[in-house]
Amino acid sequence: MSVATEPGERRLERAFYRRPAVDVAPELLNKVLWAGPRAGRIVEVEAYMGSHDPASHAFRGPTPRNRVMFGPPGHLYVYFSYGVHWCANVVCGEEGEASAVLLRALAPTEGIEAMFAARLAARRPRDLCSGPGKLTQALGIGRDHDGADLVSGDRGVDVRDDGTAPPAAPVVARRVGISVAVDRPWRWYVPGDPNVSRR
DNA sequence: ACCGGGATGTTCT
DNA sequence: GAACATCCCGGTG
Repeated sequence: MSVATEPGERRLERAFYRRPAVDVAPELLNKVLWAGPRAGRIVEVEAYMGSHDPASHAFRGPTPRNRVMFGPPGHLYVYFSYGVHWCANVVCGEEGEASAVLLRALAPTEGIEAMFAARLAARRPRDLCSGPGKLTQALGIGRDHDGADLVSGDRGVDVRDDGTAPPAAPVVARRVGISVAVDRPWRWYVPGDPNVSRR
């Protein structure tokens, strides 16, 4: 199942993802994630560097949960967090490297009514996608999307460039919610965007 | 506003 | 048994 892109939009190709996650992550800022009719502009990301990164799910090798990370780039790795929430990553680098970019926040752009319906706790638009567990709930991303190929629009998900460049000076910060390798400055976000997760 | 606890699948000790 | 790439709600000030 593929996805029709709007005029003036270009779906990201495989080569975009086939680089280290620390290089891909800041360039994903201001790209647009689509899931069916819902979409949001990516405003906050984190890089996880596979076997080189103690904070990565892939650090200790493949498991049933993380196997998608060890596959080709451009696929979505979706995992269940704290037994409650789904979180979505974009697989990067060469096949087998298991590096990935965690999508942490979006600015909602399309399907906002559906997002509110999916997230009853949200009171304002900034409550819809301002965290990794929130954005998957808002866009309806879950277990069924684990392994989906963003390059072909598999299962209705893809990432598009609508002509908006990444920020010239993104904020660089430490990663959120981890207890090891906390010093690595592998979180990037759009300065001043109200959808960036609180912390 | 800030803080504490509960929810609970997957993975590792 | 415990930690974990989180979020929500209800308490207090």
